[in-house]
Amino acid sequence: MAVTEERYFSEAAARLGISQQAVSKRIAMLEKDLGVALLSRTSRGAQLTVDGQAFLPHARKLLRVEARAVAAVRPGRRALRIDVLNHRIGPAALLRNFHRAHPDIELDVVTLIDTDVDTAIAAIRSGAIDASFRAVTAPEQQLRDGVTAARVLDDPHELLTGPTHQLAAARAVTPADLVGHRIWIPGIVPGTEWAAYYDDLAAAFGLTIERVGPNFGTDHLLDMLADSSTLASLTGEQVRLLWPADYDLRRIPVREPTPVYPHSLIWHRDNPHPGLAALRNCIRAMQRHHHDAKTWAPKWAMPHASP
Amino acid sequence: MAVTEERYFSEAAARLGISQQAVSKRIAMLEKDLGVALLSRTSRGAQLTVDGQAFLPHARKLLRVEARAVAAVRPGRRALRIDVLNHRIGPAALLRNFHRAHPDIELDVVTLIDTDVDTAIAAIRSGAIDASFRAVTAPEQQLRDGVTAARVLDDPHELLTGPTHQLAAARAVTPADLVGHRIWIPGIVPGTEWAAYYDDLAAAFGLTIERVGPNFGTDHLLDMLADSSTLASLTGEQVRLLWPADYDLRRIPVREPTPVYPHSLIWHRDNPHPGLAALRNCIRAMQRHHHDAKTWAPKWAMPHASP
DNA sequence: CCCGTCCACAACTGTTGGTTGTGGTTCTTC
DNA sequence: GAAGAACCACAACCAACAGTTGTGGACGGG
Repeated sequence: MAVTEERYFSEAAARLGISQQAVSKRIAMLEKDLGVALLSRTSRGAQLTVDGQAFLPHARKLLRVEARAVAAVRPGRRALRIDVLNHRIGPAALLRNFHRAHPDIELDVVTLIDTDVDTAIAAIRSGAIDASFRAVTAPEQQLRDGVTAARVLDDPHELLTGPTHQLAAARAVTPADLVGHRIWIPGIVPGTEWAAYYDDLAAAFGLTIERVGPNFGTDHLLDMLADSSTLASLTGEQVRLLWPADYDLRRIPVREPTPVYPHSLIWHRDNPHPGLAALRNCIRAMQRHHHDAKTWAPKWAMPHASP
Repeated sequence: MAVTEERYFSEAAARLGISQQAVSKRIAMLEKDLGVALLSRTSRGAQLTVDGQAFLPHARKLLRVEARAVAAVRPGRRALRIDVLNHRIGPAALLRNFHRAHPDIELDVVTLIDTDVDTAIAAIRSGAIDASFRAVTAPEQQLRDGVTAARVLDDPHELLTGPTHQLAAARAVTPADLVGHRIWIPGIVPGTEWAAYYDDLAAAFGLTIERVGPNFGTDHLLDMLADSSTLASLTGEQVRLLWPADYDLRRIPVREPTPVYPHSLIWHRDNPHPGLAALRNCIRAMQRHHHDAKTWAPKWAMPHASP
């Protein structure tokens, strides 16, 4: 990278604080390991070869990833560690906005796999992560020792169907409309708070929600929905779903009442990380509560609050 | 990574084909460099510390990136190098579909910055890249020595406006409707084939397309549009734009005629890379020509063809 | 043709990543 | 409570490597 930017081995060496010969040896060794020539040497400096051009962006990325890896554990001011269920749901969008507003604050977004809110809270208590976006099922039992939570984002549900589904043409549907329809939400891990949420949702409106089968990924779900006239799924307005342009899936709002998934931010009151305070401020600023629309949330959902 | 998966230093050592002591030294050195403890050693194996948990995913990513870097230049069967203008336009979606269909074929998607179709063709001729998605302005002059092109994707234009724009409520607009409106497309590099395309489009329908200013990124464009009642932009149906959920931008189809951007695939006839043949096959299979709708493309656009 | 510029090779050295041998700690077992 | 097993760390050693300085070959310009 230094050579391509400086054009000369000796300039690159100066920038790196080593000798020209050391640069020569480094590159010769790299080329030997890769088995291809990266630079064509002339008496007027060095030029990237075809393979060098292909390799360079990967080299840059490698250094970026390394820097992030080090930043994630840097003693003193390490990156802010946030847990989200996955990178498509509403809280992930919140985090993207936060990152846009504060690009200087290093984020380390992680996903504690197959875990429920209790595990996340334990991780916050131990300091393994700084914050988590979760639905809190039993606040009074779980929040102790300075672990705090605030309900920050209600994501209204949408019905996801293929073009041939019976409800595909509807502008909106009510929960009652869904009774008797096959609603398939794969990948729900039993025992987690989201499993509890969908259980409560199904019970409240008499729905049948199929949770069978392992999660083969969103792509597989979209595949199934696109072809089926009987199968539908539930997603959230804030959930970022992407599908091939020829798929023609429909996202139909659910209304009267609108079931909302109650995402909370959970953090530790005594955590001194400056990024955490910034995140809470930013979320507070972005919050807009729609108390006008009729919504439904589980009984155990926390009351709305500012983080 | 090996230790966390095997739980014991000695098991990890066996897997790596080195001695237990070497593993011990490696990890001790890594911890010294990072300045934090990654593993807590007990007499019943090793457990990740808090920092170790944070570091592990970065370590995995580092190895993945390294593997991709090596694969990009691996002699014999290196990754397939494709040039696209950016990762949001239609051809990039084509590539995502291709990757979904052929996950085994390693892709190296690159962007030759600020370059026009001639540079891309030269890169293909030299072997720097295997294929490029470009609009070909003067086929008869540019395509020689086995360099071949086929028009593979016509992306219909859409008007992009904020909610307060005069045309925001329209179901569709015609090019004539756009006369006199401010249409802003930042980031067009003069002298490129896309600059030529927008010049021709503006001339054909008497539009005024503002190309001023450097490109501050899509985010900035979306910001400007969201707030403005006079400014609009043009995008493509296949272009993948993402904006914050509270933005409420509108994408309005342009009809009668529909201007389409004529993306071609360019490649070298004699390039033996097996992935290239697969890509051409896949694109051929995905192609669906809509000859029914009235469309407009520049005079110089190639005739439609199968790659 | 000479000279300057640029990169590579040679010889040398300190550091590193591996080896084997051994010892300390911790849990289990009798 | 002592013996044993399992596990990880330290010590000594060695080969390989990444750096150093010194030097030489290739190329292009005046």
